[in-house]
Amino acid sequence: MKSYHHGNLKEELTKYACTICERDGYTKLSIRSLAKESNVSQTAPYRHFKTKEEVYAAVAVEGFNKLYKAVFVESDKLTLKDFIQSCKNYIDFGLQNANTYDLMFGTAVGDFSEHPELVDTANKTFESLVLNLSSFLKEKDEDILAGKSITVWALLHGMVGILRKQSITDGDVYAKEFGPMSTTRRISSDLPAYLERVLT
Amino acid sequence: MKSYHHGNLKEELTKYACTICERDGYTKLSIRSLAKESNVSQTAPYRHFKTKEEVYAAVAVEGFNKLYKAVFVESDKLTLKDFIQSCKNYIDFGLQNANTYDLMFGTAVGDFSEHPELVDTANKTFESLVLNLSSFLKEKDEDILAGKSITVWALLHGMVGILRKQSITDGDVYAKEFGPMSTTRRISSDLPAYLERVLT
DNA sequence: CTAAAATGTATGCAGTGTCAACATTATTAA
DNA sequence: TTAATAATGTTGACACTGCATACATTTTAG
Repeated sequence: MKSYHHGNLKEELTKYACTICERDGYTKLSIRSLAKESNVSQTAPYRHFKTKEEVYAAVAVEGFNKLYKAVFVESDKLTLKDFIQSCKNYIDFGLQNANTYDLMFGTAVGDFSEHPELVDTANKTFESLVLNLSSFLKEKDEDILAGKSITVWALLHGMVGILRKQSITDGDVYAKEFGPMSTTRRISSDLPAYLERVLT
Repeated sequence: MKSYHHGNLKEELTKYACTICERDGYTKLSIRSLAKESNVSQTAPYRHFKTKEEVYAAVAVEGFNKLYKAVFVESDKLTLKDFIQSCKNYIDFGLQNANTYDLMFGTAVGDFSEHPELVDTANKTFESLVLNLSSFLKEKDEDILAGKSITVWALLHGMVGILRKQSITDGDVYAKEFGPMSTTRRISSDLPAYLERVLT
């Protein structure tokens, strides 16, 4: 006994979209399969998402929220250790949610500005990094702070990208000579030092 | 008067694939449109590429070759200035070939190891960065050298990613207070300092 | 209570990746 | 040289896709 109206369709679609995007990659997501999963007609999703890209945007929003939670530390007295832990959380998120991370930072959603909620969530995430940083640095100069934040973020973002493509670095001169020492291990042990270097 | 056999199909397909992937993004590429462009039947490309992913891999190979040329400096006496220029070239490549860059480092090609040529080209590119670095650093310890290479690469890779999503940083606290100073400008002026910091 | 807005369905178009069966040409071995 | 084989092309088909249009039902507001 199901009613004509679903009542909760948008959330259900979003939820399932998140699952598929993370499990199989966003290219495997189809609006029709989404509809089928919710026992609803093939075009019903279009009442809630204008295009497929809007579905992607919704998934990306969830992703940024999750990343935010993983990274932000609510405290105005962070130690360097705390901050480094937060950075490690960032990298972990990127690795454990690789497909979603790709959706968030790749070209699947072409222009964030067409998805205001996405812009907001992404901003919030970046701001949390700035806040974390300013919470343990004496640095008060907003300009320098912003610069350092971007640098830290770039470092983290880059490492996620590289760790995902280990096949590249694992085949380098170094690896050939000394055997494929795990890039993951090397980065994870070196990260604190590099962060300190960037931040001082 | 055209012959049954094309004679040069694979190159032509690859070339056009590169054009489309860069111009419209790899999601817009279709094997059928590829075939049409070469005045060949819709399934002809399958004589040269087993799957669409193999086409992506071929495009990625071209991308890595181009990146290699943009970044590698043939000299064993690089100055820091030279090296920084090479780093800027990397970032420029990422920005001016944004869609291709996404193909190279995103999830479009799931597993490089299924495409040996891609592994080779990507390795070569990374190695060139290591070589550049070792050419002006006194550092002889391979371990430290590899670590620094990865860090530099992460920094560059991350900056490309961030610059492409300026909407995020341009909406941050800093931008709200002082106006949207171009992230590009800030990074480009700060880059040398950050590099020096990472490398010392 | 009724008009409008929101949400659902049915149908259809043009496009897709890829497979199987067949045609033509180039290459190689006898 | 010729005959078999491999390489490369074509036709046709299947199951799938995003999405537009026209219509049905239900909820909500005036």
